[in-house]
Amino acid sequence: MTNIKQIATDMGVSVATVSNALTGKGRVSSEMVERIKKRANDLGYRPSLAGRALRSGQSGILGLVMPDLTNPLFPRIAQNLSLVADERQLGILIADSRGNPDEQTQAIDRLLDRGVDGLLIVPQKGTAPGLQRVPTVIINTASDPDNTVSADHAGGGRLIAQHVAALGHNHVVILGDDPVSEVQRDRVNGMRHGCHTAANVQEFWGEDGMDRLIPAIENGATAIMTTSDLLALRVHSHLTRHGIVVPQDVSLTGFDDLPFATAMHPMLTTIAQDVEKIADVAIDRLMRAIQGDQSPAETTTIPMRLVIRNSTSPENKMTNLETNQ
Amino acid sequence: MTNIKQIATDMGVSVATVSNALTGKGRVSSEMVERIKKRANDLGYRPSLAGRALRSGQSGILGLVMPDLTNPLFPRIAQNLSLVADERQLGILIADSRGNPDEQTQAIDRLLDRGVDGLLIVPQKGTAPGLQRVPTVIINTASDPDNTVSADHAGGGRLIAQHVAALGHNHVVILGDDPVSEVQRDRVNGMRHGCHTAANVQEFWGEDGMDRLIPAIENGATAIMTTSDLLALRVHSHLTRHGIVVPQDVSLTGFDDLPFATAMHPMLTTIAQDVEKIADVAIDRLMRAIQGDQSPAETTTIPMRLVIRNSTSPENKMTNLETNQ
DNA sequence: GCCTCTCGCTTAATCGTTTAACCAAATTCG
DNA sequence: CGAATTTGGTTAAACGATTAAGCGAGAGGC
Repeated sequence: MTNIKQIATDMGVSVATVSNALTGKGRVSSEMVERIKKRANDLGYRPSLAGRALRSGQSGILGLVMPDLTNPLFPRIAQNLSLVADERQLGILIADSRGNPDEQTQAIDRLLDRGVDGLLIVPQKGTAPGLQRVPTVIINTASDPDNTVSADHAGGGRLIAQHVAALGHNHVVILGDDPVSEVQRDRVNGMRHGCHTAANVQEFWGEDGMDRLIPAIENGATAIMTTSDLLALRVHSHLTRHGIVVPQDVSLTGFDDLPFATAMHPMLTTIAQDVEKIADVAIDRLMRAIQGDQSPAETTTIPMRLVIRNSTSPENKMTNLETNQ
Repeated sequence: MTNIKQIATDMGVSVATVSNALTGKGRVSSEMVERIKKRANDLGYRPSLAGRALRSGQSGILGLVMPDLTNPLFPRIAQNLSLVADERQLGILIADSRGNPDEQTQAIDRLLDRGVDGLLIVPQKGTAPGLQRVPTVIINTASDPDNTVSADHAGGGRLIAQHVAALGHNHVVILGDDPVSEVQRDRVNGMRHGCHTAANVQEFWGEDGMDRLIPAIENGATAIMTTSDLLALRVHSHLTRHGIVVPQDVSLTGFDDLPFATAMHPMLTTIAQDVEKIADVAIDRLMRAIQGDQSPAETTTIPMRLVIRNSTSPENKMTNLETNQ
């Protein structure tokens, strides 16, 4: 590995001059700059990040803490963060908080030990990691008081509920997975606001909620809105098993627009996160904080996008199960 | 941040002694070791990885290069690697090669610039990244000549085909996504070997293959084996649209055991990778290489596991579409 | 002609850790 | 008892970069 010293002796100048020429900081004649740059390039010189990190106290590495790396959203978040980070010459170190708050703080500590310059945290359901030693941006937890970048989950809920309402559905059920998750609660709240005020809205949660679906449909419900695509797929299977077909008998919606949403039949109407933008804003904010921007903690919510596919259709009283039976 | 020097002056000893005490390397009296360790702990001392890296030339960081971070397998690989890496006090830096070979080499270079001690590469379809500056382990490409850890894709194909054959299916179609992928070709080859020698086996690829499915079924095919769960889900939708029900009319299998496989109805019979073991072996091998083990490049294949669910059932000539029509 | 600037470069300190080399005191051995 | 070895440390030199301070020479101002 060629280092700055080799270039220096090789060209008969001091290391300081080489460093200055390469970083463009000190006072070096422009011709010398050119010569040094050329020589460095010819020698395939790559600055040692370790040396630079030691001297400057900055590693150029960001830590990404996820509640569970198998979270279906992780790939897209990771990819977009990685893209933005690359542009800015940053690295991304990953850590898995393995579904529990204890491991979350341990994961954070490990990253801190590695000298990350900043932290991107997607928190465990229901936890709010406190203030850290380094600048931190929380991702995807709307109700968090700290520096947060999040999709507008409530707005997304409203969007999809309005879509369903516009199709004429007046008896709908909202199905959530886990009420501990703030994200899911936000989504559900948004859905409630998006429904007609006159509509009959039922709210179910978890496995128990799954069991109450069929009775609700027999009772006249014509649309089911879930808080995640995976849940929607499960519901779809459940309905199919009971001979109920989507969307003819009941409309069904998901949330997140996971890859398999287009592979389903019918293709799932859902809400997509603008993960790209979230990543962009998150890193931008983080970098500003790292560079000493003292602006106060703020919360940015990124609008969500309604993706209309085939799992929702206008309410049709004639084909309702209610009237069939 | 407390450093080694502070501890040294604080206790009236030299920095070398503190370092020796903490790392257990030089000659220090055991009582002194105890006192230093205690003091370091009290002060919340955390060694600077940057300083250590600079001195030792090792960063304690591994680079993970994925062809596409949205690859459905990525989360599980990342999680398991991260788990194993944590145990060994290593960090994992991620890089996305964005679906093309050029970006792949760039991604590798970026990681190399960051001073990673080793590389874990899941290569682009059809590419074989050459020898790198640092020890490298290739993951998941069975036919690669280099140091490789991979699931036994061919073996997995054989397993599922044998399962299908045992159910009495003699006319089966194999559906692949992209013949450029060595992994998929391996799987398909395995499937061929697992079928009865007397069986009627058809092999289709891509969108074109999807279109030929229905005709094949009308022609007597009773089972479809796909090279991925996502593909299986698409096939399932396609069949449903044409009034063909799984598994009564035709059996269907996937590959990889993705999270949504259990959310489908019927739940998907598929092949699971032992990602945990792959991660374990990969990092183990990589670390040995980093520590100077000169053993020659070898290829380890990890057996795959058959997961029988409800999308496959015995062939039943009475309910065959062929006889129905 | 002398004083002051600016230019272009060098010297040297620094970041935090590891580790080879050295040294004084205590111990062991023949 | 003197020589050799062991013990428990210390000193100082790296690792590779950045950067404040210094310095000689030429230019410009009065």
